[in-house]
Amino acid sequence: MAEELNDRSQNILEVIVEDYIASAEPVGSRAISRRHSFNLSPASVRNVMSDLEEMGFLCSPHTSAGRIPTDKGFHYYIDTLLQVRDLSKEEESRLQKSYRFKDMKMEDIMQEVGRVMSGLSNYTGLVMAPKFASTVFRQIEFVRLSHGRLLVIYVSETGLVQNKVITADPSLTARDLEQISQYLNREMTGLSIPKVREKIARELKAERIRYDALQQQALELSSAALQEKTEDLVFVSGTSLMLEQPEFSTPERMKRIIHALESKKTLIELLDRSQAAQGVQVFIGSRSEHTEIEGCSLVTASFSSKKGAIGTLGVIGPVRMPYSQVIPIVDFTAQLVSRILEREVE
Amino acid sequence: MAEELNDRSQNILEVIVEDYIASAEPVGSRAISRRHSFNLSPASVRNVMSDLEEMGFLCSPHTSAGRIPTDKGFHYYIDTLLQVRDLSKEEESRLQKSYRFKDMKMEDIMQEVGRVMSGLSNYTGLVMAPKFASTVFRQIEFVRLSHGRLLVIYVSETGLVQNKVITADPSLTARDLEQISQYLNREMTGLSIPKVREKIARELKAERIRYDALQQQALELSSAALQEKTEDLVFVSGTSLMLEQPEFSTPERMKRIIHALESKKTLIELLDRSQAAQGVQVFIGSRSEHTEIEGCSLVTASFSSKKGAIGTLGVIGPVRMPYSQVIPIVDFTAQLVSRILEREVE
DNA sequence: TGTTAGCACTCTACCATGATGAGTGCTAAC
DNA sequence: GTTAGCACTCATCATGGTAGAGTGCTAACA
Repeated sequence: MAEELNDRSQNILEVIVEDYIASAEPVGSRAISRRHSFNLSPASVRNVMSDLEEMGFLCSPHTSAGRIPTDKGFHYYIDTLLQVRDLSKEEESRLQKSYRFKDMKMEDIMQEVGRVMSGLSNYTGLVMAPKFASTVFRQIEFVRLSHGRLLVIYVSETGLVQNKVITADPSLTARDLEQISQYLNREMTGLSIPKVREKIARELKAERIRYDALQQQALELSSAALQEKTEDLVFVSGTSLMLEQPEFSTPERMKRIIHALESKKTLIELLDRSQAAQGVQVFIGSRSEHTEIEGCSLVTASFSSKKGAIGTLGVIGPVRMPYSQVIPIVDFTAQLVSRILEREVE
Repeated sequence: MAEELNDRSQNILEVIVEDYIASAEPVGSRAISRRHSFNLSPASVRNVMSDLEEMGFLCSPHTSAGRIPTDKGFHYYIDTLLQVRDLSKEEESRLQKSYRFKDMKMEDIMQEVGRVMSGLSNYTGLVMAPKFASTVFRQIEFVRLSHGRLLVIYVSETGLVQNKVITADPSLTARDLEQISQYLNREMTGLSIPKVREKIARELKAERIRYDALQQQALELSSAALQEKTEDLVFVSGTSLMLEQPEFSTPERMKRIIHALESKKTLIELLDRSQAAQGVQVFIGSRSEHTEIEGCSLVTASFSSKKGAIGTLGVIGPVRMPYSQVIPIVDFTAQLVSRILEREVE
């Protein structure tokens, strides 16, 4: 991996990547020597390009087209050549103003963040809300529905609200439920979900609990209520922007990419994977794995409050993406969301 | 509109529509006289077809292609010729088994209904959840967030849960909120939202309220909480199925239809419109209005519980749709959802 | 030794051409 | 009223030929 390129090769690779990002067309030697002041003739450029192709950074679609960067070429560009300038204060505040979060609940914020990020970048926005298990218990309430069914309303420290229906002993009265929720809210507030689960398990085993039917029911209810949600919350915004990209202009590609964005399976996998990492991550859709998003790149960043609640957001677009613009947008948005979650706490 | 067609013309129109639905290709005179036992030569069929074209039921894409039905032709077919057989008991129970609604909350049910309907019909499923204003008050709870912000949890008679964040006097204690929600739950349960609003307005004007600050706050809070939600809940499932239809096989059409399904604006408009009507409705995408869903048909039906809470569901697909299969699916699903809402109540 | 001009070569995109075939409309005969 | 026959139309497809862009190679040059 630690391949070295001399200055000239680097420069030429850089302008090829950038020209290709701008035009989506293969880049020819003549264009390079003319548009950029290298003082090199096309023939010399061709020699370098030939070397770069040999090394796997470039490829040519056919004999008499220009060169386009390979995934490896993009990787090298992003890792070594790309200069991501931070946003100026001005831009940041302009960006911040795009978001209006007053009086919005968690889900709406996620949705809105995706929409704005998509609008700013002109690519499809992705937001994966914090996983249930990564949240911190704040409050639980029960609402009786029919047939001994209960609606559980769970609120995390960061204001994420989740509802779930569970079945329970129909003989529980409203008074019982009130006591149960009071008990739980007293005991569990401030604990992370894994800790809450642990505590429930421990207490259910304890001797004394045998004598307090209500407490036992409280624990059993909450155990059911805090079961892992199978479904992840992923918000996709600006799907149709994807179809504007020339790399997805054929019906087959359109079908495939829409399908991938609709099923969300691959997206969740990739967002999950970038969950752990710090800062902005760039995934370049490799040909081998995840064929349904072949030709796509993901630029992602995680957000979190101090009290856990980790989520991931980003944009997905063609590999040929203006990373120098997209990365700061994603980066700043993730930080912004983190701050919002923070503020939500108190 | 009350145009009369003789038997032969009707038969031929019917066959053309059905062949076209099956094949998506223009239908020629020869195919008709051969495949269907009319004992008519192609030439005779041609005469009839020529008449039908004259009357606006058919059109030919070009001189030497067969004929395809116009929107008017489809309309006539649906209104006059189409025989929708009801589902057999067997099919109904099979269909019913596709749905698993145990322990699901309203939103999930809507989502799931859309998914199953889409899967059964092989077209894109649409579900518009009951509008907030059409629901009946069952329960309200308040959860304190930071900075005097409150999370309002509203549960309707049919189990529809809605959350909303409102700003409120930060000095309200948990105890206050409990009392407020108790007061509201005592006073408002069983009333429709418009009635609740009326009652709130009336009581706020009443003299005695001046002396009960808490009650006043309760009323003001609920007034804020029960504000109309601007956003309608529309669930679209199986978007990518649309792209499999030959009528949307070109990139341009794909873009347009995906865009239309994503923005939902037109969909909401059409679903709203069919809200009022009884039974199954068929909208044929006219060329003039709603150009973004040109070439599409909507088959919709409304569902409701006895206590209000009206929603609409259906499928969207190309005008060339096997209505005889789709209509019973939509019809039955709407009835099924109505029954589920009913059961939810008690 | 690195750079460059020149040139033959390759390949795609584009356009015109012509053949094929499906389907119609018309006419005349039944 | 129905039908066979036939000329006509038009989309589709394969063919071939051209223009243009870009490369690779070679030989000359600094």
